[in-house]
Amino acid sequence: MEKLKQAGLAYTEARCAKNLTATEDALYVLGGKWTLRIVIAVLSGHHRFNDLQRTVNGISARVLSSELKDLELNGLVRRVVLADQKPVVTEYLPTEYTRTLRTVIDALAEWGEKHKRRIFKRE
Amino acid sequence: MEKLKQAGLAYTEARCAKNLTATEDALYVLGGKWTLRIVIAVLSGHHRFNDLQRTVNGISARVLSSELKDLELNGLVRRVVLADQKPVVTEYLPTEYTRTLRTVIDALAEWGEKHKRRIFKRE
DNA sequence: AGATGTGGTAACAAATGGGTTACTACTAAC
DNA sequence: GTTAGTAGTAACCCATTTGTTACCACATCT
Repeated sequence: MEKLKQAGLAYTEARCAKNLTATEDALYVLGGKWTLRIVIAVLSGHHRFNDLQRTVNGISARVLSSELKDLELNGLVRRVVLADQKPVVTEYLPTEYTRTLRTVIDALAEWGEKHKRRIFKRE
Repeated sequence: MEKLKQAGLAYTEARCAKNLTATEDALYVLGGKWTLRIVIAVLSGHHRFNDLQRTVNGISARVLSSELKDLELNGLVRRVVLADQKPVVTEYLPTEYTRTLRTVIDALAEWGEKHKRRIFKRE
């Protein structure tokens, strides 16, 4: 059993409590229906409002707007207004902090793909 | 730019679309308020209904019950009834598939911890 | 002139998810 | 005898999220 723990194959009781509160903290920020999708889009080079709305399938302007405000408050997006452009352009740019989400996104995306393959196999 | 892509420092347009649908698939299963918390508890050795309700802070019996049914349908939990016990005991056990969530949980927990430290620093 | 694109907001409607309370039925312990 | 533990279910309500529609002002494209 000790070996299992060291190899990371079982969760200890201590890690359970730690994981529980830590994932709660993470999901508090990332758990919304749209949050991670928007982050992915921003990280992928979609920086403008309408561009994001097109990329994140199904999101409404109202929801996108409020989500972007939340993301900005959490430092996961930087809002930049380019006042010199002819129609004033607003950009939502990733921050250093946004990039720390890559491991989370990669893990989720990888699992999601495996899961989809699993579903198709069984049905 | 090519080097950035190869080093994984930027998301390509192709990866964007792939990540978007893949994380959507993942969040469809895992995105609920309680899902991952229950999975963590089960992986950590809490197998019984009341034990889970005590471990997953704040969940009601009704919600726990319905979440466990969903998890069972998705193969993320195995329901085993021990009929020979005096008060018949029901256990919710992790499956092989549950363990594939470890990378996801670890990534989320790690980010959640970093995020909490960040919050405390700034406020 | 009229459509489309820029970045949104306000008001209202609907859905979903989650919480609360009560209840089952049986056992063991205090 | 009463409290707590075993594993839940049923009915009801409420609140937060999410969606819908319409609208703003200004500019460029057709």
